[in-house]
Amino acid sequence: MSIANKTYQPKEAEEKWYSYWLQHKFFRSVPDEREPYTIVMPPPNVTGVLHMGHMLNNTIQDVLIRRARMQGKNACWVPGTDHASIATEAKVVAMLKERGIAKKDLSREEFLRYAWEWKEKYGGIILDQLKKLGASCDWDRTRFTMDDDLSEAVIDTFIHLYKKGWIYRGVRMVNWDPQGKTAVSDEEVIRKEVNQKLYYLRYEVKGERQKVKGEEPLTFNPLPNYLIIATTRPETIMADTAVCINPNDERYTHLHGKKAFVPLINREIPIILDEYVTMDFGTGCLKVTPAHDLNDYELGIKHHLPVIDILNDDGTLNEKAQILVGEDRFAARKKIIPLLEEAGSLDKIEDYKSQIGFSERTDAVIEPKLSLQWFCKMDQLAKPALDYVLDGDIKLIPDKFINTYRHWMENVKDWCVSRQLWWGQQIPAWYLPNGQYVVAKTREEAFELAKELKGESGKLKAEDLHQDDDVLDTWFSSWLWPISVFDGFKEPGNADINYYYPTNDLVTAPEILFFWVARMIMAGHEFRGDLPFRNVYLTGIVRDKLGRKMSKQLGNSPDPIDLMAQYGADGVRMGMLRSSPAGNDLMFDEEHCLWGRNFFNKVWNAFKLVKGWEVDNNLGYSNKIAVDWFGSRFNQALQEIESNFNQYRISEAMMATYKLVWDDFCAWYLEMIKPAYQQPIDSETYTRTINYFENILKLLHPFMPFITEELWHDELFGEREERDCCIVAQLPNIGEINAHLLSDVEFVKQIITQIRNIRQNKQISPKENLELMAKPVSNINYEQYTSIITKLGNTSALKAVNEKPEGAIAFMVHTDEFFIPLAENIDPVAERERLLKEKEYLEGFLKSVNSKLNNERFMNNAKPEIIDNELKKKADAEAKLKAVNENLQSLD
RNA sequence: GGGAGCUUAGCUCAGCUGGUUCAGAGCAUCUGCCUUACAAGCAGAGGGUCACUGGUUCGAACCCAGUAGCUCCCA
Repeated sequence: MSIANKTYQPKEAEEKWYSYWLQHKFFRSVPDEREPYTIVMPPPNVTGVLHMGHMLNNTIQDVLIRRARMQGKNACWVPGTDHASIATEAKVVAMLKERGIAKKDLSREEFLRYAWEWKEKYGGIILDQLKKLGASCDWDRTRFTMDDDLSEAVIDTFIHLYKKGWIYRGVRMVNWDPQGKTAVSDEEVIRKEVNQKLYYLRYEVKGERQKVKGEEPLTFNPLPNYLIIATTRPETIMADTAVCINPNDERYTHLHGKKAFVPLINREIPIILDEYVTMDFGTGCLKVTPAHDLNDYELGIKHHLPVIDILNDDGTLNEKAQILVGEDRFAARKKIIPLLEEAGSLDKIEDYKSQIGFSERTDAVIEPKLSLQWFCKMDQLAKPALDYVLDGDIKLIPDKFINTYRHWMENVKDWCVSRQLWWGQQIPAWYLPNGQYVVAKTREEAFELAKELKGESGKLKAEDLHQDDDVLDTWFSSWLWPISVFDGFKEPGNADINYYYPTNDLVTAPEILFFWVARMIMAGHEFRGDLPFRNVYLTGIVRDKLGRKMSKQLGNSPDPIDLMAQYGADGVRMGMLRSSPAGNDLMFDEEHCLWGRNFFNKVWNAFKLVKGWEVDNNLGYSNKIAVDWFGSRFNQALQEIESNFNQYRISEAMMATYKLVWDDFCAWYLEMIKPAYQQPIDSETYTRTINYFENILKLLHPFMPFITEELWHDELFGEREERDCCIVAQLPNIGEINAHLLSDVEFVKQIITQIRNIRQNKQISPKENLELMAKPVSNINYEQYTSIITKLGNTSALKAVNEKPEGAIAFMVHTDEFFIPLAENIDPVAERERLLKEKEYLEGFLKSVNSKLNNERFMNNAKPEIIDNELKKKADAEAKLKAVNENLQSLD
């Protein structure tokens, strides 16, 4: 790229260097003698397109992996995708519908052919998009959760756990998605507050006429006798098997032991007593519908109630409902109201707000449904998984998630692993015609097992076996991911798994801490006897600048590909890392990317400056102080950055790097050494500066891989071998830090800032050279900093004086006093005021310091270095006060 | 209803073991500059009752208790 460009053009460099890296296999990792550093990518859905959450997540992973590579580790980042059974099946069904094909008209094999076709076409999009971001994954290792080997691992795992007795079949109330026609996990249900109606319905009480309390003797109401229940779901009354009241509810003691009739169908149901019923909600009478409500289901078990399921899988009413058969549940709700009204069973309708569950995948209202599902027992798996985290063997970053993790693991529920879908690993359970079943990998094995079963007639043929129609939950694949990507199931002792497992860091979102991270830890322990990773870095949610979650519906999510086209991948990476500490949500604003772009442009311009210099070998080495200072400053920053990385403060590591480059290198160092216009520079300064620049490129590389690689190959840095690339350069070690020099230069910088400040206040042009005098008390050798001060302050050489010169403006840096004589007179009144203010502050300050030093308890309790420090504060303040007083006197 | 967390500058956030000159950063704001690398820039400035009330301590943004407000998770 020509240095004639005022700005850096990222696009060309991005394409060029990404393919260069691929071509030279810099992302490739094979086991060797080096220390491994491994990350397995949380596999994105094959249905997904790159969104801002992926950008953040993968930027962090790439920063970590690039840094490890530059630390000499064998860095391995394994990419891949998961098959997302529900979402993908929904997409395929939709695609087929567009082509006029209904799923129900297809065989399983035909459907899967279409699904694979869809996956081949769209499943790789997201990984290709990640390449634009610069993701340095070992693409040769790309895996998919339905690859043959990975699927086999899933099936073997199922069989293993079944044999252990940890997988069982049971009736459970599940979250049913009537549109997807599958069970979904609690985590896939989104609760939303919805405006509803609360319907008050009259149920006739059998046999007895209503007793009106307090009236003697008993009078009989001529009207039929009713109790009134309140419900949001009148269409389910046909599934009622009881009415429940609180035994302590005095309003209803007369109903104890009685029976009632369900309206419209007049089925007789018992009135039961249970303290579960809240007396002050609704009417205090609860209709009990065990088939269609989780709480009612449990109540049903307790009171041995029958279960009447009136809904089909698609949410329509079945014949058990007796009325409205075939109607959708919501249509039935509308239609039953006039029927109830006609029958005189509708008392009143009220508005009501409540939480309703929606399917994350299809947005259908979740139906609690009883069904026969496969479950995985969690208690014994959870225990060791909890210990890894509590013992600190696995670190959660930030650690505030430990509490949440523990809470979940201590209250873990069995895992429903079956899904009523075709896309996924089919459950290896085989049913005999008599309803018995066996679990086996193949039909042949199943047949052998089936023949052993008691009650088997002996006439069974292998073809008579029917494999379970359902597939396994996608998480039942992804919990094996850190093992299965290294073929740890197929060949448990292979070189890859031995070398890479346990992996180092996992970067993911807190939402899936439980149903992915926790389960991976369980699987790691169960199948490898070891943890799957050592650190879990939890990212926040990417929100828009108003704090709203980014979503398709709101349309508030920018397209990452557009962003990268606009600001460069490097700019967007920097933008993602701005203000995104672990575990905190990120308020994303395109401004952040703009800021990132401005930064790489700054680097580009610094490069242009250095590149433009002429070297004169006859010049002496005149910038030693500046060069030494930056060397120390660089090492100090290196230390900060390393410490930030060690604590996974990636945002802060990035900011520290940013400030080193912009503030220290560009704003101070380059200004210190910059030769006058069209003047040459000495060769020592030049060489050392280029060396610094090269080290800066290394430090920046994990954050901004493209511009750094581009500049790395410029001839400014000398001839490069083909494989001499920034991506594999080794990070510099922390060298000597001269603390004394660093603190001296901080003084010098303050002097310069004060001079600039005076120019600003007095409206003096930066071009006008000023005279500078000093009355130093400190032992700083200003002599050696003279060239820096005169250059950056545009002043004369520093002249030592004993008294404040007439007509000079004064300023202090710590205890040292400086003067700039000005042609114009200084306003003595304003000056006196300023000094008096200063004096007042210093006296107050001194007082507070003295009060500490005079406090016996402070002197006894405080650490010696704290006391020393207070003494120093006192001395400094006294010195300053002395100078201020002298100045005040001189004004008189 | 149960649990967890948060509240620091206009905004987004740091602030480590309680201890350095009245609390830091970036962005935003204001002022002055088209100074031969960079206006996608340079130089400078202002801006805070650390939610509130108590307590512990020689010393509290930090530890403890209470109050208020907000967020998330589970039911």
